Amino acid sequence: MTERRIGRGRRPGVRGDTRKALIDGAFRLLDGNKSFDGLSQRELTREVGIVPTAFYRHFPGMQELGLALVDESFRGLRQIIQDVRTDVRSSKRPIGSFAKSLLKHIRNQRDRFRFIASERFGGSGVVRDAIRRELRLVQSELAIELARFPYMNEWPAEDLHMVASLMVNSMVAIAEEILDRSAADKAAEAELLRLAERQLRLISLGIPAWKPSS
Amino acid sequence: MTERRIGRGRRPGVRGDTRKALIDGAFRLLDGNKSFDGLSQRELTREVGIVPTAFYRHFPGMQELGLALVDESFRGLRQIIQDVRTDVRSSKRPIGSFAKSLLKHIRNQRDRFRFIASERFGGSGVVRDAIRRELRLVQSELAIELARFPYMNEWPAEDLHMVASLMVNSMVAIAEEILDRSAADKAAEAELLRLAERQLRLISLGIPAWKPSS
DNA sequence: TTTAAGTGTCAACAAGTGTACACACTGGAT
DNA sequence: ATCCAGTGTGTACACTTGTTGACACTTAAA
Repeated sequence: MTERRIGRGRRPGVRGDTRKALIDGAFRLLDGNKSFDGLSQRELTREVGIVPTAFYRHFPGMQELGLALVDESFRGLRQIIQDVRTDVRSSKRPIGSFAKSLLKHIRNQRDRFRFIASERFGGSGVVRDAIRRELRLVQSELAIELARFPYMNEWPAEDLHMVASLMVNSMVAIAEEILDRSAADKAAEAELLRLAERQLRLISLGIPAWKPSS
Repeated sequence: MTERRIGRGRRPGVRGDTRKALIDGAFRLLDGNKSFDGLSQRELTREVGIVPTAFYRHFPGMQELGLALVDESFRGLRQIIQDVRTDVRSSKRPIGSFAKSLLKHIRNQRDRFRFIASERFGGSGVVRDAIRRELRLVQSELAIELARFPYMNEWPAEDLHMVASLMVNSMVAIAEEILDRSAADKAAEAELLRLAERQLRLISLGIPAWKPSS
């Protein structure tokens, strides 16, 4: 992008620079309404500003790039989970602060979230499976966290996972809707945030009445 | 596929035959782990067994084909909703019969469901928007139906929609997981069915405790 | 019977795609 | 000081893609 092509065998600033540029470029392109398997290798290298063949210096093929994207996305997500966890623990209103904290991170890591949400079901096998696997991990972490709350500390793991999966699915769906609006549309964003809170609250109201391991 | 190419200007059995063949062929290809915008026009015509240019006799372009797929998918889905509705109304255990009825239809209309679930977030704009619009209609119908149940008949529309959206999102997510397993894997299917029932039950347990229009 | 709309065919194009190959420059380990 | 692994470049090839244009056959209406 900036001052890149210098001559024949130019040297980028740092080792591993271009690899990162490829990943970022992919996120950028995918954010613009196209799916991973509609993304061509050449298109990507064009975006990044290298010659097509240079791609293979960093990845054996697009599939591996896809896996790297999954990796990268969840690396960010895991950090977020940490943050959210501490935010929530120190709050009297866990649901409200959970939703708000999540929203903040969604805005910051826009393209990562976008990628996860849209390749989770769409797409081509390997990438999709990787996302599912990671998402199941997130669910497990959430299940553990849920066990700290009243009523749930005696629940069997299966029930905790059921609740966690319900929450994760709803939040992913809402996240995707937020990301689909232009970042400027604060009104829609606020409304969706409220929807998220309300759905979580409804779920939490069901918890005291649930008969575990039924 | 069967006895098609006869000669130069061959005549298919019935008018509108090939149009349907294109739609079905698209569903078939999309069921095999690829997304709509990774589907090429030539690939499709190859699958259907016509020459590339013949495609334009039926659709101005791939985008219109996409819209036709959405249309077709929801045509089936609406029928399903009718069925489910009557199934549920005549049942003492609405949740159980809802989930079971849904599962049956998911199996029967495999590729339609698949298409809806995977193009809902992935993909390229027009198709995605059309799916969202239709899905919002489904949500509205569900909201109306929910209003018949105890506790909810006095709820404001907004709250009904909140619950409906939660249910639809969860069910779509689970449906996609079912579709992702091979149809033969009855064990996984049964487990996911159970998960769906449990999630719906949890939601329904929250309902009596919900304070409407809060 | 003639005609026109509908639907199919083939040939051809320019543009885009993945990948192989040979070459060039850089920088750190030897 | 030399060498080599890493990373970039350009050229090249065969294949796929979307779309245009001219043509052929079928069927139903005029």
